[in-house]
Amino acid sequence: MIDLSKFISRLKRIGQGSGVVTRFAPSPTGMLHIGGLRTALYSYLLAKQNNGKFILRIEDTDQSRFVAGATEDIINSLAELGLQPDNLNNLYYQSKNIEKYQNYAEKLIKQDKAYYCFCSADRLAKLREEQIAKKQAPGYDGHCRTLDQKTIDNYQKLNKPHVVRFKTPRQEEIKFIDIVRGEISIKTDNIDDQVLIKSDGFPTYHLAVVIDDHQMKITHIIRGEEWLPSTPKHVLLYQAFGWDLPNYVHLPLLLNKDRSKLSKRSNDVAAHDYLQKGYLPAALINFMVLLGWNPGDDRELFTLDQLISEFKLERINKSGAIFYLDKLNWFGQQYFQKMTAVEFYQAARNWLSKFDEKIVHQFNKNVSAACQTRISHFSEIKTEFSHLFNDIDCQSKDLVFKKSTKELTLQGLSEVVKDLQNINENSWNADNLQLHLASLVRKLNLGNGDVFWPVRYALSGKEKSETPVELLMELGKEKSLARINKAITYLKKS
RNA sequence: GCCGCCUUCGUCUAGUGGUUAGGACUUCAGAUUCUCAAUCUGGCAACGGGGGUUCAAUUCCCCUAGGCGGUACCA
Repeated sequence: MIDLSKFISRLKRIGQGSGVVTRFAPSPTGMLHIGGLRTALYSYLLAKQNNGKFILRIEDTDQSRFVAGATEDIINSLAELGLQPDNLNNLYYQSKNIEKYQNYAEKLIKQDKAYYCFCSADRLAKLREEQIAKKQAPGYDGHCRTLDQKTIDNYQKLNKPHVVRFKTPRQEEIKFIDIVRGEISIKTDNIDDQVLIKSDGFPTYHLAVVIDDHQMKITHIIRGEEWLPSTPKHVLLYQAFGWDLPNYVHLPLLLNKDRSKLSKRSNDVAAHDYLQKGYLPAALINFMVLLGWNPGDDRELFTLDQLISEFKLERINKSGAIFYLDKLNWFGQQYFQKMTAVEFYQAARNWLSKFDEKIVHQFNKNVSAACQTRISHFSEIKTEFSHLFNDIDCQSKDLVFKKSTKELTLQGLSEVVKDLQNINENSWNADNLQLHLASLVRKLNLGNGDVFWPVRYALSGKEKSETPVELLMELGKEKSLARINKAITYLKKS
């Protein structure tokens, strides 16, 4: 049993001290997951605000699930988001240290705290089936727990495949403190004899994580709530080795709209996906940090530096949070609006040249200005402003007539063309164009909408778009006139 | 089934033994505008249920329901 008071005082000490070491320990089974990103973020923030260390450890103990390129994506995504690990030049891979784990397992066996298990996968599967059929809790039945030495020696001589299992003590109660949830307790009778070393010689997560966290002197284990039920297994291992417990911080889960654990089925789950869509890293970070944490007041906009000083473990929430795209989009928009026109222009070009080279050449400062207040991520430049990059088809619907009669529209449009033709390229600027359109309205004795609406529609082909003046600027004289003429031709035909 | 965790507007959340239960997103309406966006103003919208404790419970306790997670030689 753990001495809780000792534990708590230690916890307080560490929370304020400078010896904080956190780690992000993904297994390279895919791209950096958005849930992993938040875990990494919180770990990073805690380490940095205490002048501590943030370590990246690759937990590649399952050969069958290894995905090529995953580690690289994790490293790159973290870098792009500004969460640089302190051991980047000295990454730790569990797969390169298999012997170490095996040695520790041997130690436990010698102390009678673990044992060899020679049960075949077949037997285990059958056992499981029977248990389920009988409505019993599925689990290992302890068949090899009491094997005598002769049998073991014999099996080993025969090279019989085996694993190492932990000898979970019976009828004990395991208690530990989670900083988010307080004291958690579970009876050991509900804990299986966990496999420590698999038959391929690799350690399981449970063994490796305990050994490495201890050896790396990790002070705070920040991870998803899905690990909460296996934490007692880890506590048992710490006790078996005679090591001090770290601080546990189990984060609430990130959820799909239906409140199930965030999954690929209903969401993009890779950080990469959102970066590729052109969300600003700062916006993504800002959105993510608020999913499970808040500063205690009404502020919502934070830079990473601000977060480093503001973040408090005590303000982490208990309940799961839905990954709500609307709010992410709002943050995206906020961050774009905070930028200067030049900053936005450059960032957008940067993104386009990486992900949408075809339209980067048409992305001028006027287009940029129109986009800045209207998008939440860069890929919307292409989807929301298609009329700037592609030919439009304003014949598809008779929207031109929505605000005006055909005659009026025809008359207005023709006058506009006549008028605009006389403006030379040098005077083709927003103020001047606005002036021209306004004076045309007066000259023709029409309402604003009678001129502005058809011009805008002729230029954009869309019911909703930028203003006519903006469009004239974005498209330039030649293209603008061509489009208006095209609309006139169509009107005359119909 | 068993074990564990969670529960305030649709969403992210603040909050207190006595509050008009606050903010943000979404949404709706108005102002502005040719439309959109942006901006400003305003509105709708929540304490899962049942018992206690108490003068008083959203807040404390118990039960229950629901949700989620775990139950692998996956992490």
